[in-house]
Formats: sequence, C-alpha cells, structure tokens
Amino acid sequence: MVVEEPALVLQFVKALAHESRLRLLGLLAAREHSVQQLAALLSLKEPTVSHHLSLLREAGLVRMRQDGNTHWYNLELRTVSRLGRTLGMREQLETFASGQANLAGLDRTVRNYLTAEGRLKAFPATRKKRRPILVWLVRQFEDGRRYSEAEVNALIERRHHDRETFRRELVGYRMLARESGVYWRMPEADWAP
Amino acid sequence: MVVEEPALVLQFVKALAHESRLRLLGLLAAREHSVQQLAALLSLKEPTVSHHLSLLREAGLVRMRQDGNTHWYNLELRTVSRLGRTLGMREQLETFASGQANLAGLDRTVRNYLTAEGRLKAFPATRKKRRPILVWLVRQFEDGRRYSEAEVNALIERRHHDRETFRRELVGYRMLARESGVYWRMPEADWAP
DNA sequence: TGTCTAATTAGATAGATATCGAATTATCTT
DNA sequence: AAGATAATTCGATATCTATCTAATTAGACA
Repeated sequence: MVVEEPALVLQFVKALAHESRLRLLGLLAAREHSVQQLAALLSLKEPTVSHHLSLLREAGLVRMRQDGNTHWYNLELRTVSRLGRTLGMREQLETFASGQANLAGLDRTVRNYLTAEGRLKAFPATRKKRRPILVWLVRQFEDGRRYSEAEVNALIERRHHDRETFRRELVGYRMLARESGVYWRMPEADWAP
Repeated sequence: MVVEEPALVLQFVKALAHESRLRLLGLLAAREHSVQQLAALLSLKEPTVSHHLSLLREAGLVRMRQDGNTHWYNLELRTVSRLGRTLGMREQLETFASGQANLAGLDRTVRNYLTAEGRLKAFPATRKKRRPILVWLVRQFEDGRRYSEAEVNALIERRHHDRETFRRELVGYRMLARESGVYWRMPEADWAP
C-alpha cells in the first residue's frame, strides 16, 4: 500500500468534514444525480450544492459527466476507499507530523523543483531535468484507470497552475495516452527517454 | 464489518479536518507526548493544543493518561483505522444520505426514545423500558476494550447529557464492569434482566 | 440569432472555529 | 499550608467557510 501526500489527505478529510457533503456522497453512493436533484433532496440552493460538489471533485471523490447542460455527478468510491484506508496506517499518520510534503527519497532534481508544500516551482527548461519531473508527475495518476480531461487537469493543478503545458508534455513523453477525450497512464516501458 | 452512526463519522472527519490536528496525530503515531511537548513541536500555545486534543479525544482518536500533573496523550490507532475503513464502504456512505441517525431496525422502545439525531430524549422511568435503552447504549462500547471514566462519560454524553445517571445504571445492570477506575463492557450473558 | 434551461461564478453576509492571553483547576513539592 | 508546575477553561478576536441572491456562462432548440 502506498503512502499518500499529507496535503492530499488533508484535502480529503476537509472535503468530508461537513454534513451536507457527507449527505451528497451518501446520495451519490446510491446512484448518479444532477445538481438540481441534489439541491432538492438536501433543501439547498443550487449554487450551494455546486460549491460543495466542487470541493468533492477537487479532492477526487466525485466525477462529473455532462449531458446537454445537465451535469451528472458520480461517486469515485475507489478514491474514497483508498484515502480512507490509508488513515489507518501508522506509517501514513507519521507523515503528517512535519506539516510538510513528503520529500524524502525523491530524485534530487525533483526535490529541487518542489516547494515545501510539494508543488512545482517552475517548468524545467532542459530535457534532462524535464523528464524526472514528468515521471514524478505521472506517478500521481493511478495505473489502469481512465481519466477525463477535467480530472487530468485537476490532478496537475495540485502541482502547478499551468495544466496545459504539463498535460501536453505528459502526452508528448508518452506517459499519458489519450483517445477521444479519455486519458490513461501508459506502462513505464513506453515512456520516451 | 459494522456500519457506524453517521453522526460519529461526521465527528471523526471533522476531528481530522485541520492541519494542526493531523500533525498531532502524526506526532502521536510515533510515541506518546505531553501537551507541552506537542505545543513546542507545533509552535502553538498550550491552550490551542489542549483545544485540538479535546476534539480528538471526544472523537475517540486519542486517549490520555495522567502522571502527576502531566497528561500523556496516545494515539488510538484502532479507532482511526476502523472509522477510516468504513468510509470506503458503499453501504456506510448510503447511511449519510438522510442526514438522520440510522434508526432502522432498532427496537421500538429505543426508537421512541431517540431524537432524529440519535440522542436520548429522556431517561426512562420504568424498568421495562429502561433495559432496552441501556442495551442499546452499552452497544456503543467496543467489546474487549478498556475505557477510562472520562472515555465512558464522553461516549454517554454523545447520547444524553446526564452521564452520571446512565453510567451508574449501566454498572447497576452489570452491562459495564468497573475496577480501579477502569471500565469495560461485560458479556451479554451477565447483563441483569 | 434569440430564448430557454442548467449550472457555475461572483459578491455579500452570517455562522463556525482557531488562536491567544488571562483566570482557574489539579497535582506535586517543600 | 504555600508555592510551583502542567493543563484546562474562559472570553475575546480574527480567520475561515457555508449559504444565499444576482450575474454570468454554456448548451439546446426553435
């Protein structure tokens, strides 16, 4: 089992730490719902629900699919489960102690490009430095899972605001593959040197 | 695996949803600490740490042992683990949908005595009604685990403010046993009729 | 293109909670 | 008993966040 970044776990528990958002997850656990439906079921206004859903989405706990101008929200049970389980591991809890990103054991190049919070300071100019950064970045993606473009962007934005550049580079290095709007992580053997 | 009360799960995730409290758990995951030590390690004042610890304690995630006037705090890894794992169960998530306590399948007497939030409205006057309430209450305690009086009080107070009465009755009905300040749940066979 | 619908975003306000210094409590020491 | 120490409780303030209405965006459809 993998140890998660403290910042991600904090984002996870903050996303859950409100009755309305737990209820949203509860409703989505049964079936997908539109924003209107959710607002009616919780007796809240649509902007409020939209706000809660955006927190859940940024934490990766729900995903959205659009049909016309209706947005259908679904539970990402695997992510909830993975992050929930990690809370029970002493090893994981220990990573919280410092309040910093878990930089130990990282490639030296990568460490130099990360802030204490684990975000990228810049996009590296030389190919030699770029590759290890992208390797580190693509490992944020689960193997064998399909991502929408919005999900790819959300994952990248946790590390750097320039989602377009990094997304393009990940595809260019054949670390991410893309077909008809769906992305997935490629096997390491295929990554460009 | 058991499904937890929605209110308990909410209390759990709220207790985790702050960087300082995650860091506290991280420090306690390695070894026990006093309040002073924790305050120094987090660069916070003691009252602040005390406040955070009380939230963690009420959620059952840490326990305290006193030596002189030093309070030593320990992680309750089992509780963290149990509640973390339950988040990954669809069945558990579905109980969040209503925003109400999970009253289905409860004894009729008990249900009549509970508010929508799952708290006891009153202490039942007749022995006939009292027993099922106490049975329900003692089942909030884990089997085979030892509780300090403060922990017993905290658990009871989640259900009713009058911790003294209910604690006395639980012991009187031989549902809880007590020896030198430590409490534990008795086997059901021993409970008084 | 204009209109309708669903959702999001912006901006304002009310409510919750994190933090601190001061006061209090509990325990130990002499 | 008196003073010292560790922690908690209290009360005030500052920060954060949940919620709403109003404005805006994006898609469907005629």
